[in-house]
Order: sequence, then C-alpha cells, then structure tokens
Amino acid sequence: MATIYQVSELAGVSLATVSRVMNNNARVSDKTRDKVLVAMEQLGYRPNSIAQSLASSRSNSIGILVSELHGPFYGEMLTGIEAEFRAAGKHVIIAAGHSERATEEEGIDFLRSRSCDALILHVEAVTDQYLIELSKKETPFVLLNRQVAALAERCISLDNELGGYLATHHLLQQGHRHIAYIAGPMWKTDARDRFHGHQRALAEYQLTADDALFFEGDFRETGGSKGLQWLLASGRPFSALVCANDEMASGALTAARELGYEVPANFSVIGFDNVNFAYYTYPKLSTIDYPISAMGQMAARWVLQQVYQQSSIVVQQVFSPHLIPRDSVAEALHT
Amino acid sequence: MATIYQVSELAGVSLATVSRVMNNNARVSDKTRDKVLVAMEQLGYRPNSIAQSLASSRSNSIGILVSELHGPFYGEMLTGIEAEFRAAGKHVIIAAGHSERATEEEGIDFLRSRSCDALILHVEAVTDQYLIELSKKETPFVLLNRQVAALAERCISLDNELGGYLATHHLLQQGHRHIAYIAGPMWKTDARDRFHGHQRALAEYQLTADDALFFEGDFRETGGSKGLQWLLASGRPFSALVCANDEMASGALTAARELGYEVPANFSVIGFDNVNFAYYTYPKLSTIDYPISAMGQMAARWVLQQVYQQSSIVVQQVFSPHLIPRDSVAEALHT
DNA sequence: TTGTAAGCGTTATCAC
DNA sequence: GTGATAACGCTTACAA
Repeated sequence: MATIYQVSELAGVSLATVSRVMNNNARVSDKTRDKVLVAMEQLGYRPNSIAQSLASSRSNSIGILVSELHGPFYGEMLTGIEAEFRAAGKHVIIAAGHSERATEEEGIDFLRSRSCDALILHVEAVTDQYLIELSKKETPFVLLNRQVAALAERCISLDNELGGYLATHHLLQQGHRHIAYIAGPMWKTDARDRFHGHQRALAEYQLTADDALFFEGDFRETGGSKGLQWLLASGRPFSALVCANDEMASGALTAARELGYEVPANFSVIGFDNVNFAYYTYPKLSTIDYPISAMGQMAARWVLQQVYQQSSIVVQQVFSPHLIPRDSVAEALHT
Repeated sequence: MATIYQVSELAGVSLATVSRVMNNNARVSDKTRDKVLVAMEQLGYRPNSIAQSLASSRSNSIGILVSELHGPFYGEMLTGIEAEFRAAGKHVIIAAGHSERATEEEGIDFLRSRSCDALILHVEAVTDQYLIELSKKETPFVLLNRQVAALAERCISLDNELGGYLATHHLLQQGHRHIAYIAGPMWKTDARDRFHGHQRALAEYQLTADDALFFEGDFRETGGSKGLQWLLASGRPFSALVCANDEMASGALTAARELGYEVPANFSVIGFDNVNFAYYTYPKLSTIDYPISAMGQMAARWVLQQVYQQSSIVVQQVFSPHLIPRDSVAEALHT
C-alpha cells in the first residue's frame, strides 16, 4: 500500500504538505492541494490509520463493550450507537464481556490499548470501585444502563425501578392480587431494581411479594419457561405473572401453551424491554418500553460532545420507561 | 500510561529486552525476565497495541463487515466469530454495511486501513468484480454467505438453493399444490437462490410458480405481514406459504391471526433460517435450519488457518441446510 | 504557504 | 543473553 512518502514524491512536495491536505485544516494553496490530490488518486493512497493514531494519539474510534453480540437487546443498542458515529465519521470497535468480571475487564483493557478515544460500556459484572478507578485514567467513558453515584455525569440509564413499578402497577390496576414474578439474575443491578419497583407497587396495595411466587431466571427464554413450570408446579395460585424481560416472557408464553394454559384467559403476562419481537408473540406481549436504541444513540452523543467537542449536542442522561399495553394482560376475573 | 521505555529504566535493562519478555520468544535469563516482570507489574504497564501494530505490521485484529448489527441473524453470526477468536487471543473490529454498495466499500476501506490482519465479509451490494480486485490486495478475506466462482477457496456459504428446495418440497409432500411465496429482495443472491430452489421443487411436481402468488418482501417482519395481506387480497387461493426468512414468516403469522386466519388450519407457513425466536412463535415455526453461528465460527477458523498458520484447523466451506418441521405446516386437506 | 525534523511506542536486525 | 539503533507511517511544532 502506498505511503504518504510516495505521495509526496510523486506530487513533488514534502511529507508535511501531504499530511496537511489530508487533514485539510492548514492553508495549502489550491494548486499544491490539487497536485497532492492527483498523486493520491493515482497511487490509490489510503492513510494508514494505525500510524495516524500513533502519531496523533487520536484514533477516531470508539470502543464499545457489551455483554453479548446477539439478542434483540444488544443489537438495537449497537445499531443506535453505530448510526450516530457513522454520521460523525467516527468508527467503532466492539468487544463482548459476557457478563463476567474477568472478561469485562479484559475487554476494557483491550479497548484502551487500541487507543480508543472513548469507551461506551455496558458492563454488569465489574465493580463500582473498578469503574471509579478507571475514571481516573485517561480514556473517557460513558456507562450505559448502570448508575454509579460517584460517576453520575457519565451514566446514561433507564429508571428500572420505575419500570418494575409500572409493570406491576398495571397488573394491580387490572384487579390482579396474586402476582408471580420471574426475575433476572439477582446479582445484576437492573434485575434487582426492577424487582424493587415490583415490591413498591405491591406495597401501595398493602401487598408483599410472595416467596412461593418468585423465581430467579436468567433473562433468557428458557429461564422463562422453566420459571413458569416451577411456579405452576408449586401449586400456589396466581392470576398474573411479571417477567423481568421479554425473552423470559416469551419463553413463559410458549411454556404456558404447552402446558395447556391460555394467556391472558388463565393468567396475564407482562414483560420488560419492548424488544422487536414482543409485537410478534401470541398473544402480543404487554410490556415496558426500554428505549435502548435511543439510549445507545445518546451515549454516542455524549462522546461526541465530551470528547470531540461538538458542543451543540444535547445529552439526556436518565430515560423513563413506559407501559405498552397489548394483549397478554387482561382484567382479573375475581379480585 | 507507562511505556516500554519506563519499564526498561525501572528494570535496568534495555528496550529490546523488555520487548523480548513481552513476546516471550527469545531466550532471556530468568533473572532478567523476573526483573522486567516486576517492573511491569509495578508500573501497571500495558503494551500499546497501536504501536505494536505499526512496528510489526500485525494487529492481531480481524475486521468484520456485516449488513446490520441488529437482528437475530447477524447477532448469531457475530457471536460465532467472536467466540472463536477470543479463544485464540485475537480481537475483532466490526463495521456495518447496511446492504449498500457505497457503505460496504467504505467499511472495507476502513477495516483495511486499521491494518486488520484479515477480513470476514458478509457483503451483499458490492460486485463480484470489486471482490476479485480486492483479492489482489494484501489483506486476506473470507466471504460469508456468498459464492464467487473465482474466489471459491475464500467462500463459506450455505446452499440456499437446496434450502429453498427443501422448504417447498416439504410442503408438496404434505399435499400442498397452491403455494404462495414471499421472497426477499430479489437483487440479493440468497433471496434469488432460495426462490430458484422453490421453483425446482415445484418443477418436480410439474408445477410452476404462480405470479399471482408471488410477493417480493424485504426480509423483515413488516414485509411478511404486507406480503400476506397482498396475497390474501389478490383472491387467488393457496393452502401454503413459504417465506424466504423467519422474520417475514413471523410477520405473516401475526398478520394471519389479525385477519382471522388460523395457521396451519387455514394454510401452512414455512420460514427459513431457524433463528432463535422461531421456536417461540405461535404456532412454532417450521423452517429451514441455517447454521449461521457455526458458519461464522468456520469463517474465523479459516482466518486462523490461512492467516495465523494454525494448520491443525480444519475448515468446511459449504454448509447444507436442513428441514426443521414444527407446528406451522400441516397436511393439505384436499390435494 | 511550504519544508525540516523530532517524536508516537513498539519490533527487529545487528552487533557485542 | 543483552543492548544499540533503525524502521513502521504519520502528525506537528518550528523554521524558512
């Protein structure tokens, strides 16, 4: 591949001049600029961005760490981020953390060592303390879907507690009093927050969560189906089920059908996230909207504003979930 | 961040020695090695991989270009790739091509300029000619889900024609004779190949595809629902519907229900891809399995073998689809 | 407006 | 075994 040196030779100018036309900031005479441009064209020159990064300690690339590369949730998030950066001419390096502390830290290290200008982190297993330490180092970062008090200005998050509240509140309003709950892994903050919202809603009706109606799932379809089986097997009656995300709700819906139950006739189900397929389940899943794509976009904007000085950009840090009523929730028959 | 130079100072050795212990290839005395290791530890030294790449023209990173970052299909693919590389200590840089020629070419250029050691390309809009030209340049690449005769040894693909055949063949065997078809965008090779398979299966039964029962969709849910509406509105009767992918099938299933039809009682539906949620639709979607995660993994192995000399690795280039019968296809009532 | 030259943090080729 | 030192391809003062 052609280098800047060959371009400068062909154009009959110095390295510096070529560099200047590439970064078209300095004043270069139109004539010289043209000569250089022609030479570049002729050689099919493409700047080596590794060398650019090393020299400028600026890579125009942003590191993204997500838990997984698959799944409806992360896909939306990545798309929101990538779209915003592409429009700004920045690029994206992606790593997966798999919700494990060691892998997450490793991923962050990798991203940092690639001289990313900034990081967007969706981390779950790493400690707050680690993040606080990280914030003292040179690479700026935003946290997606995580609240760390000491790092508040770097957090873009959803009010998960409110979402949890909204879901259960909806059920209560429909007359349900015996409400089962399939949670996410309780070591994850968002899973806990959603459950706390659930508890708060119950408390408003002088109810408390029933241990016999609680199942800790894994945020995946199979967690939902296993959870439902367990709940049904326990024998404790319930007229509604809240699942801490849509994947588990979808698994629960399918398991319910297999076990001969009809939703919402036999019991109502509500999910969380409003992922794409929630509209295509049967019955259509009532759920809580999580504007994840918009939040990804906002994280990207934060970077554009804080790191690339695009000061006109406005950033919203806390997002509110809201209820999406569809067909999987119905009124309770006898309150 | 500490540099190799500071490490060498602290350890009282030369740059070269530090470099040697990092790449633990050369013979360094245990004593020296320990000194260096201690110094690294003390400084929290992390090699700057940009500098490493520049000096070694080896980045240990592989560029991946996919059409989209979201959707059940690409997510699985990326996961398959990432898992294989992570195990090998390689890293991944991802760009999205959005099925547009300009964006795809731009993405490839970006990846090349980041000194990726190799590229894994899932490109749809770029021409064969472009790829052939690209193959003359220095960066090696594999093509996923694309067959270019001149580049056969770099292609990892699914026999889409066979898949299309299998889907329709299944329907025919169940006694269906009036079969509607919702295709993908016909400018895409895989969409065309699947349709050709459909035609071949029909031909075996002395049937031909009926234009009035053909709708060109977009590989997305809404394409499936629009397609079904259009087919139903056209008034031409059919007892089975093949959708060129699962997303459209899911959209069709939902639309059918809304319009008062029951699947498979009123007509059968078959999809293509066997994405994760195909098991969670209602009825469970009969479909054609596309081992996309395994194929992503295989693309990664191709790179490991060809680029990183891991000769023990075996690569399979052509994958075969197979039928996954579930609940959305039933026997035709009257043949 | 253009050129010279000193980095950027490594690797790799020589010597010793 | 270990140490100088020249690349790697570019940016960026500082001069001219």
